[in-house]
Amino acid sequence: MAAAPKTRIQMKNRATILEAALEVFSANGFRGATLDQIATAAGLSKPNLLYYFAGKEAIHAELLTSLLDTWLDPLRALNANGDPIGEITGYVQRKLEMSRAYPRESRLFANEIVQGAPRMIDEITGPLKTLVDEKAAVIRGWSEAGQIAPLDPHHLIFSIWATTQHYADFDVQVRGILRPDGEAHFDAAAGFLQSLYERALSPF
Amino acid sequence: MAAAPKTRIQMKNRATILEAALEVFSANGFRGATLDQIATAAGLSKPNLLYYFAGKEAIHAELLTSLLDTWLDPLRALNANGDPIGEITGYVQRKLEMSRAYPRESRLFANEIVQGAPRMIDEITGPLKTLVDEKAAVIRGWSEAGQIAPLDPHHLIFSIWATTQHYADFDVQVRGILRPDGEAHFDAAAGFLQSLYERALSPF
Amino acid sequence: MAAAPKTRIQMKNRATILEAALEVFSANGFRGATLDQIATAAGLSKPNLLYYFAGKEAIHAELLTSLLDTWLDPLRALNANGDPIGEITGYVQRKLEMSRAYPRESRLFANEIVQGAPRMIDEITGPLKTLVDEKAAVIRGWSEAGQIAPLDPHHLIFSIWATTQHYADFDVQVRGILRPDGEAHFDAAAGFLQSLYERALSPF
Amino acid sequence: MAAAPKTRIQMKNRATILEAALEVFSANGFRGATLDQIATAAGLSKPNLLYYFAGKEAIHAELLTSLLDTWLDPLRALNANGDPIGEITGYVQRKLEMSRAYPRESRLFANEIVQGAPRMIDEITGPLKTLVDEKAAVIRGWSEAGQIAPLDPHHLIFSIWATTQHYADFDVQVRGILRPDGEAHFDAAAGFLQSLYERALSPF
DNA sequence: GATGAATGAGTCTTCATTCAT
DNA sequence: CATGAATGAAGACTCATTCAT
Repeated sequence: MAAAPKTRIQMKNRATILEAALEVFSANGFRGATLDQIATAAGLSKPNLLYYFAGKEAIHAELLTSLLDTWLDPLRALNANGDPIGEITGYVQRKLEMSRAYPRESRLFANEIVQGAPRMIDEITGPLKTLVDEKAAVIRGWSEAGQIAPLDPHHLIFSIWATTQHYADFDVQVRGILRPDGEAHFDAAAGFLQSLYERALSPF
Repeated sequence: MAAAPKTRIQMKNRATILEAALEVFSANGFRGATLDQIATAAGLSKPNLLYYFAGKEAIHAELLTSLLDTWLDPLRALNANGDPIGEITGYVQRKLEMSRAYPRESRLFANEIVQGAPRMIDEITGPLKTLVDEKAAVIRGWSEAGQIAPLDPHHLIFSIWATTQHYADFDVQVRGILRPDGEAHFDAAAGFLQSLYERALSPF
Repeated sequence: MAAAPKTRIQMKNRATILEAALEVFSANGFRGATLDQIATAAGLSKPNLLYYFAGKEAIHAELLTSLLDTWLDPLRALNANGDPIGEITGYVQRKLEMSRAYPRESRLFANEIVQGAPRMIDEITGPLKTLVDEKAAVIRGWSEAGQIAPLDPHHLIFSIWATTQHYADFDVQVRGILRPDGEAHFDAAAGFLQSLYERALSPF
Repeated sequence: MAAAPKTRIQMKNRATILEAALEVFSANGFRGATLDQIATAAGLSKPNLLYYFAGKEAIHAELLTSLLDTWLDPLRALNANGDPIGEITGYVQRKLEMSRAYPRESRLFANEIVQGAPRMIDEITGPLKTLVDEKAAVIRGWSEAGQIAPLDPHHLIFSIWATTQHYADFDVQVRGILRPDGEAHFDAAAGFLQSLYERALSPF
């Protein structure tokens, strides 16, 4: 077993495998992904893959846990003492930027959750719920203070997730309809979402 | 060969199979679903399943095409001659209602699109794009006429898809965070989205 | 699943598989046996094997449970009301006859028990112990009544198992040393064991 | 190459490996044992194991040959000039003592022989047969001289092997039935076997 | 001497699909 | 129409052994 990476080559190979696994899992889902695909993508033999990770589940689990933390950073950064509308639209923009920069991570989670999150449900009902509830309380404070419009904070957060991750998770559909040059449409999306939330949140 | 359903029993069995397949495909994705699961869910033997459909792909394809049409009805109903804001929020509500009533259909599409829509890409770049472009033109007309705020119509439509389908596609996450009684949270979502879009679209 | 054999072909194939499995498991032990060997011996394809049995473990388990009952018949037949020495030497002869006629069954159990009986321990501490304790009580009655010599009944039963099964379990060693023609040595063994136990049990 | 152990550390490691291998092979059989298990039990790395031995087969072969000699010492000690019954029961007791003290060695051989002795057959038909034939001749001499009962000497030796090794090879079964405290049952076995053979061998 | 890294050859099992009735 | 039976291909995982240092 190679529970914790020790040597340089181990760290490098583990990283290579996780990168390849992210590619494959995000594109095919857990069941649809094969170790052969991951091994090929990583440039390693299948048994060598299993020298570094206990199995398919272990690779997937490692991916989920190691990425979830980073994934929630934008929400954690929502500052109770900042300007309310600026904080929220800032969060929208950071989240959209993550969809642009890390679409595979987004799809990895999307695949998992769409299928009932069998390997993530504890993270959702535990740490994620805690964080969301905490930030929702902050937002509720703002709306009760009249600093933003009286919108349900939980559903507001959901709407931000939905609208921003949409550009990663449903990328192929967005591109099929917009036929954009590269990632130009992300700028349009940024502008649209900025307007949408500024208008919706404005207390007047 | 069973090219076209003829007898009453044939039609009934095809419907039963499609119902079972929707259940299984939406919950597991294409690769994660097995004919055994579908056959069991349908109460038929596996060979009998394949008497009605040419194979796993054929069942999935039939599901996608037969459902896509209905799936787009709410958007088709967007009336160029109606009240702009009412038309759009009405669309939002119909779409949300579909997420409530037909979450499996939503997840079927979500699974497919998240994984790059390998079996749907032609529908997206063809009929879907055409419809969306047409309705986007209508919305653009409204905003150019000052009847609604000047928001990008394509991204507006995306945001509506995203925010409404979120309650079906990410159901397990929504429930893990809100811990709702049954479907109570759909009413809250309806209210939230009504406010969100009324505020955002209001031209003043 | 094919939990219970229904059709004639199923019964025939299940029997064929169990016969092949007995051959392979008894000769190689559980870990040493492969489904390939069993499939080949049964004249079936490996997947077809697994159509009849859930897996390697299931085949082995079915063998053990279905054979154990028959295996204990000779001991069950020990009659408390018969002539003591005749009953015991009769048991010895029946047991030896089983080693001659069913050496593979004997080796199947031997393989399992030598390796700690991981898949049989419950049968041993349950039904087997109960049966042995019961028959040991009968034998103890005889020896307390002075009808046979005062030998420990449990160890007497063990010695009978050991001496008779030896000709099945250690067959290759017995043959390597005696170099018998066919099974001629079984007759000599029968005579030897008859003398051994008659002499040892005789109360005088 | 490590043809013959030279240094002190080499001898120590070879001994450690053989000890670990005995543990693992006796408990799992040849096919059921893995080099990983042996390496772990020996506290060495797998490649290091293979520095000392050419491979799995080599370790097993070394074990068998190095142990067989000791294993036959009790029989070699059977003294043609001693008291016949005392010599034979003495052999029984020494053999039983070996089952008590070295059950793993007994099971190592049992595993091998039950599965047809593929790696031991030459030892059996060669040196072992020679030794047994020689001692059988001694016993035959005693019985022809009327010093012991006229029992077939080869089968007598087999019965001694069977009854004594039974307590090592079928240990789990014996314990499952007797539920002894520790090794108390070995004393009962010793008494039982002493009686059994004294009675059976007594010429009157 | 010792070990981290790597792999070819299995070995069990799953699954979409076909065959035969 | 329906199904019991059968299988080729794939897929996860194991293991003895080798390589490189």
